[in-house]
Amino acid sequence: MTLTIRDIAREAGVSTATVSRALRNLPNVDPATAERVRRVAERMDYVVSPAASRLASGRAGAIGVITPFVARWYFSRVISAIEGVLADSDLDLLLVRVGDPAEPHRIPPVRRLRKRVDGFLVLALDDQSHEVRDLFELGLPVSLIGSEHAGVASVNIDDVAGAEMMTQHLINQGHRRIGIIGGRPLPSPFAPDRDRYVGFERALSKAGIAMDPAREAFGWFTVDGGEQAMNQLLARPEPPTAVFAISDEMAFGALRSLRAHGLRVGEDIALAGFDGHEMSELLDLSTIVQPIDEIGCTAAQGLLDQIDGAQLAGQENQVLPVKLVVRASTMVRRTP
Amino acid sequence: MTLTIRDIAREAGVSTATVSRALRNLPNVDPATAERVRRVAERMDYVVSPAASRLASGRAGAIGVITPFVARWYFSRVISAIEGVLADSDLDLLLVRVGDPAEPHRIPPVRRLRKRVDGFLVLALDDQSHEVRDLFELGLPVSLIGSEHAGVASVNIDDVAGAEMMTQHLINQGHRRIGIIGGRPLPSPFAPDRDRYVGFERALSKAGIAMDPAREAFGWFTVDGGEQAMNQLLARPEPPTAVFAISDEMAFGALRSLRAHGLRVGEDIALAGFDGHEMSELLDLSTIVQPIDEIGCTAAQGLLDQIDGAQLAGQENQVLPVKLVVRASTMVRRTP
DNA sequence: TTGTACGCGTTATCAC
DNA sequence: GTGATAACGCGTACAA
Repeated sequence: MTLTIRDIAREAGVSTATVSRALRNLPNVDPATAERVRRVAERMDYVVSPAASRLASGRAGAIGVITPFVARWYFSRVISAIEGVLADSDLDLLLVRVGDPAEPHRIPPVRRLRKRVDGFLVLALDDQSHEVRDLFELGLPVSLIGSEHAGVASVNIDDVAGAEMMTQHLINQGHRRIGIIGGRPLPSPFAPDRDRYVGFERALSKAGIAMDPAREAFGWFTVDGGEQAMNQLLARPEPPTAVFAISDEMAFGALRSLRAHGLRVGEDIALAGFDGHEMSELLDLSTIVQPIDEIGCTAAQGLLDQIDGAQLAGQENQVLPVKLVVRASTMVRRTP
Repeated sequence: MTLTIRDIAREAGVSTATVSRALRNLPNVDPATAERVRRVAERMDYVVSPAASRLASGRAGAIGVITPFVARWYFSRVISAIEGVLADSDLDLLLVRVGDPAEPHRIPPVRRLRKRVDGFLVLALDDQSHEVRDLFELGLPVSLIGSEHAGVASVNIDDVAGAEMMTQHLINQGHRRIGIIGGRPLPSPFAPDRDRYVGFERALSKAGIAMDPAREAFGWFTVDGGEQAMNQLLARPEPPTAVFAISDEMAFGALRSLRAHGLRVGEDIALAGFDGHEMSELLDLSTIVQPIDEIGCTAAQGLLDQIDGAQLAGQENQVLPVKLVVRASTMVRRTP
């Protein structure tokens, strides 16, 4: 009832093998024959059955995108970029969310994707987590985003440099009592958490400023968390004159806290974020902009290359540059 | 080399047919046998080949989510909700973005999804568009979100009521010169665009306020567009004392414009949005909150039911309620 | 360059 | 309740 490759073969006066070859643009077909076959297929509105094709070829015809969030700003943008790359290939994009503590009963991602994908794109997951380790054992191509692992392709930004740049900027503005709103207390399993902290400390120590635990708070990468963290910092005996939130969303929360305290951002206190969230411009927040689209595209393309049999020649981790964007939130100058 | 159903059958001492039945929890299997088979499969870490299963059964084992955007706030949240529902089923989620004028050369979604999905979830696409009409012709189950079509399941919010509520609120605050920032000039192909406008007009006319074309501007549902629209409204001879932006993101842009003009929101002018964007709270923007998660879940579940053979009994369009949330941005009172 | 024929791993049908 | 076995639609050696 549904059109099969045999129908096309009959109509075009060739064998099914030739149709198969022509439709996949394999080289060993007479160009004229190939063209004719393609026209017949087009005219009859034939599309190959992916199920049959996958069964016969042994390829899954899809890649799995494993991510802890799909609705958050950063993740949705990366996913969108990946989708853009895949749209030009004939691979499906299978979306799987993992690691939500609120839903512990989900089928584990690896189990869910076994035999259905030709490779994985892993977003911001710790390479030491069980989920990712299980995944490595499958032996399929993998591209990591926001983490790193020996022998595995990955795309990252230079979190250390970004954080150092921003902190240096705050120092340049005359600040000495600089607070930080981190994600989770170290050691965090999340690489950006660690690296941005390192960059922060590096800038401080280069400037001869001692790190003071009383100027640290954690916001769990959420807006609400950022607000509470800033509340804590402001409650300390000697509150900071500048605060570096290691994510824009936490900075947004911090902004809210500052407003509640009647403090004018960029005048009474400086505030900086990290990520380049679209809202940061609206809120006049200084931030470190990361090239999200490029991250997604690069990782996706890298995975496709691996699936096509490319070996990753050395340099498995690609580090993309970030950019310091200074806005009004840090434009206050202190004369210490 | 890879484990097949035959290996399990041999190990469990039954036929492949029984294994197949046991693993799919079909009723006509001895419970003890079924349990034994499942244990063997578990122990040997066997997972069925979706390709073979799909080929044999004729089911695609996936649903297609067709959306104009994946990175935008509203869409990413809906997609996330859908993913949540699908995670408990054994259906894959195939993500396809359409209608980006910047990428006209993409494979059309219907062609891309033919034979690979058992149904479609269509986000905020005009039911009269070519893409959606082509899709209807496939005869597969469809659930629409943010649009409506006779005989097709859909989930919507009451845009008219929401817009009317918000406009009424502005009127109650004493405003008479009320501006609106719409998406696209009517007739827009986008239903919320039309309906929110209708609600706006309805509230005005009930209050005996004449609609003035000089109080309309369009923001194309973007932040930048909203900013420019507000710029236009402020440049008019008699600028509005209150403005209703029919999306929060446009309201954010409007906020920016107001700040640039030195106007204090909630004091010099009232501003309202629509959507319940997470940032609206941060910006103290009054808005109409829509239950996004519920929208996504309802639509996804509805599609799954259809795929399972359920007939949609009448009531094909489900309308979910919205909620007026008043914040500081509209708390100014005018005495006309 | 092209065709034949087998196999991919599972489901569904039909007997038993 | 269970077991043979014929599809399912395509890719791919291999032969021609």
